[in-house]
Amino acid sequence: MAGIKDVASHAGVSVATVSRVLNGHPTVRPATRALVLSAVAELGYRPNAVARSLRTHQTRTLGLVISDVLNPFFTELARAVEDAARSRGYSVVIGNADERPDLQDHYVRTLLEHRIDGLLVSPTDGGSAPMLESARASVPMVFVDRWIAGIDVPVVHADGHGAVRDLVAHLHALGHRRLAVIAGPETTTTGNERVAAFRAALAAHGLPLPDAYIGKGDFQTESGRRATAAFLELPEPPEAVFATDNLMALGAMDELRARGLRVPDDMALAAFDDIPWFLHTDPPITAIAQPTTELGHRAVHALTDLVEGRDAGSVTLSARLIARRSCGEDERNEGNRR
Amino acid sequence: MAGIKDVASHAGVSVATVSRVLNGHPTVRPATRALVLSAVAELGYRPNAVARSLRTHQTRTLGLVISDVLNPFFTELARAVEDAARSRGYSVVIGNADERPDLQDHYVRTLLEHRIDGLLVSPTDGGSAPMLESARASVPMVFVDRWIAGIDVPVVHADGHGAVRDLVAHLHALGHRRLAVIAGPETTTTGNERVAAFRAALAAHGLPLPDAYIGKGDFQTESGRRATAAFLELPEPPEAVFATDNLMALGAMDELRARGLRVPDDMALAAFDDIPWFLHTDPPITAIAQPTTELGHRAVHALTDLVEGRDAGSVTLSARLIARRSCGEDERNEGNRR
DNA sequence: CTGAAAGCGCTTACAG
DNA sequence: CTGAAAGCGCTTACAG
Repeated sequence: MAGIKDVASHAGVSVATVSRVLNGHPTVRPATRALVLSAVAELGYRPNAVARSLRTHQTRTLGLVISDVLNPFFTELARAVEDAARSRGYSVVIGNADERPDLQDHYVRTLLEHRIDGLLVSPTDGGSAPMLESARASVPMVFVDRWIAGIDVPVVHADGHGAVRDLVAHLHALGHRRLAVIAGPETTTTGNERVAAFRAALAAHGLPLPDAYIGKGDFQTESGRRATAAFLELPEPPEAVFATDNLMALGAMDELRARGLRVPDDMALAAFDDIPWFLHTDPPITAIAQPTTELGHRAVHALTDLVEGRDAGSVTLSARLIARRSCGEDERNEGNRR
Repeated sequence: MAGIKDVASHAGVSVATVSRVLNGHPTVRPATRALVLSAVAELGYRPNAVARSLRTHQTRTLGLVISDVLNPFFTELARAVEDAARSRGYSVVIGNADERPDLQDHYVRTLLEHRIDGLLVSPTDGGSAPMLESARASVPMVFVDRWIAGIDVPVVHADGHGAVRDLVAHLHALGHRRLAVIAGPETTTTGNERVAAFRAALAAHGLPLPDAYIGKGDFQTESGRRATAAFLELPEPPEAVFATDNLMALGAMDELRARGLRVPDDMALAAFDDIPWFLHTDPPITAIAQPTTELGHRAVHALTDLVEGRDAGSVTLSARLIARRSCGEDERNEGNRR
């Protein structure tokens, strides 16, 4: 592969000049610029970003560590992040933690070694060594969706309290009184907050949330299935289940289907995070939708602001309930998505 | 951030020695090694991968350019690629082409500038300049799922002919005679091959495939919706539609639902690529499943073989039909996934 | 407007 | 077993 020296000698100028035209430096004579450009084209020269980064101390690359690529919510988030980053001139490299703290740590470490300009993370746990380290190393960082208490960086997320309250009201109106939840890991903010919001909303209706009605999940499909099985084996199973992410809702449906049970007749079901398929499931699933694309955009804006030396603060958006038929018939509230 | 010099002076050795212990060079005295290691720990030193890459001419990074992250098939593929790469000591950076040739080119260019060791691509078009360039630049490359005729690199893909034949037999047995297909872009191999396989299978049953029954899609949701709308406005709409990817099947369902039509009564539906949600849609969708994870693993194996100077050849796996209820009731074939 | 030179943070022959 | 030095491919003051 041709290097800058080849271009320089081919064009009969110094490497400094080649560098200048490549970087759009204003003080280059048009004739010289043309000479260089044609040499570049002729040799098919592609600048070496590695060398440039070593020299400039910036990579124009953002790291994104997400909890699970297989989760459509994160995939949509990643897509939004990618778009926003590209439009600001950054590349993004994604690390998929697969909800495993060890993998998450592997990626933040790797990303840091690659000297990314900033780090966007949706943490899988409550705060590991490499995460603290990166905060200490003062690499610009922003949390998105989930965060870690005690690490003081901007957080871009959606507050689900209002939507969860709406969901509980919806369930209550439909006559459901025994309400259960499938929780995420206690080490994650979203894992805790969604359950807390649910509990608070139940309390407002004078409803309890017994421990047996809190399924321990990990935001992945299998755990939704296991939690649902456990609910069904209770002497008094819940009438409605709120899965705190879409993958656990999928697991719940898997289990229900395997037992020949029907939603909502045998058990009502609702999920946090809306996805296109929820419109077509049997029945369509009532879900809480986050402004995913906007979350991604805002997170990138905050991060690039930090990277480029500007201030950035946290942003809190809100989620909303999209009632469909999985909690019972109530066509007045029937909603669509998009 | 501490550099290798800091570590060296802190440990009272030369930078060469620090480098040696970091790289597991055998001829380092244990005592020296211990000294260095404790300095590394104390300073929280993280080697600069950028500098290392510049020096060694390798990044231990693979580039993966996929057609669409929002498509669960590619997301699953990316996940498999990532896992296989990590287990072989490589990172992977993903570029999402979003089915746009210009974006695809942007990513192969960027990846090449970043001097990735090898490139894995599922091309969105029939062969653009940067793609040819990268082949010419002799960066190790392998195609996965889709490929470009005329670029001589290994191809790792699944042959769907047998499964499509099974699908057509299934549709035929259910009494469907007017069969249509929603195609992908003609510039992609999968776009063409799936239609060709479908046409051939129809011919074997003495069935035609009129032009009006070939919907022009682009593998994304909206195009599936448009193609379905067009089918429905035909004087004689098809009885069954085969969407050549899962997103276009989603679009078809969107359109059918908007018109208050039912699958399979008003129109039977089948899709290429199986996804977990197909089990829970109304009705469950008959699909052709690719061995996605294995495709990803094999592709990485082929690519790392190339990168490390070994030979690598193409590999062809096969896909299989998973009959569910979206083409009509035929419980004998009822199948599950996973 | 352009060139010569230093230097980014590492690795690796080459000596010793 | 370890150090001094060159060099990877760029960018950027510093001169002129």
